[in-house]
Amino acid sequence: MQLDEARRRFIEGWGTLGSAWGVSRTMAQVHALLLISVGALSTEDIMEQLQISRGNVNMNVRALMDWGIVRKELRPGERREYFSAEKDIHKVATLILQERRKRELEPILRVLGEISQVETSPAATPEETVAFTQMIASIQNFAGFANRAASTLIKADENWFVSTFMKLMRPN
Amino acid sequence: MQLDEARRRFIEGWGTLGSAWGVSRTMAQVHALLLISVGALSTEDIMEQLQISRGNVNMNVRALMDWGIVRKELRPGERREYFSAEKDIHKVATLILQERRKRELEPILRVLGEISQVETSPAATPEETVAFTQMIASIQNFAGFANRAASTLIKADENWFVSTFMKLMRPN
DNA sequence: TTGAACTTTCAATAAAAATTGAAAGAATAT
DNA sequence: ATATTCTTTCAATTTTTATTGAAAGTTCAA
Repeated sequence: MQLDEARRRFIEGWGTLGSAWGVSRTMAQVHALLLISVGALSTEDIMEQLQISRGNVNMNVRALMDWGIVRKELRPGERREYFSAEKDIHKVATLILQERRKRELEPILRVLGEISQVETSPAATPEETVAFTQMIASIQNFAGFANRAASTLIKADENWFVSTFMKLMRPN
Repeated sequence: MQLDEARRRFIEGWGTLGSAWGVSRTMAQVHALLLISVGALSTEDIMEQLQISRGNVNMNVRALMDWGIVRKELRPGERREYFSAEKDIHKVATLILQERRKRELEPILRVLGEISQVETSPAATPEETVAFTQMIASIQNFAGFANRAASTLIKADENWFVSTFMKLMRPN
């Protein structure tokens, strides 16, 4: 397989993966392109390679910067902005995990906290109320577990990185 | 807060969580409704409570059964089908994790395997080719790690969490 | 075999999400 | 101050995804 085709396939596959996990296809593709590019790319480079509009590039690149996995690179004497992705996959995974924990775990925890204080009302049978509060309690509990598991993962991830780094330094 | 409002809020929150993770809002809401319902519900019950059409209920309930987190319940002497959700949140999490691993990790692994055999071509600089193959290799490596981490999580979940807390808290 | 009760399918429609592109904004050189 | 170059915004549009509802399919009792 030629490099060109391999790159196209990676960008497409990464986009598909992203959309399965609630990330817009194009945002994931911009990320993929930056991941496999040697230097930093300008807005126009990205527009051309992915065949998307300027506004689209701008929005997605900014979203990726919000996630902390892409950074702006300024070159002395040039006004144009260049973008490059964090290349250390371990860092990328950690940043995404932390960001999603903040964006999606916290809101549902807030909701669960609020609705766990449900009153026993005459309109509801005790059985319904008990079933509800028990379910909420076990979800809250599980969310706590997930939270701790995520922290553990991030730590385990560091070990993974070290061993990979060692392999790179001393192949086979 | 009244039970009714708490239930509505849970269903809404669960739907929002789902859509952040690439699950359709309605599918997550059907799941939420079944999670907090004492008995099994019929298609019509779900239609009424979520104000959605028959076809919509049918499609989403079948999708949830594909995930293995909802099951059909047949009552002797009745033709109508009833549906109930798996109430053990740890089992739910395990089933979802396994299913997503199968649906989303495996396809990207296949793509990575294919594109990792990229040829050195005259059109590409060696630098580009090396950068590409190294990035693919580290993603493959990370995917393997994620895979093992998921297995470990599932085991940790079964052995540690369930045995201590869930046996006491499990509804039904 | 027919009809009643229910489920499934799917083309049409609606809703949501992503994308465009042109205009406005910002930064800098002349 | 003005022109130049680049970035950002956002209303209009396109594309994608979800939903509906009516028709077809299924099951079973009589």
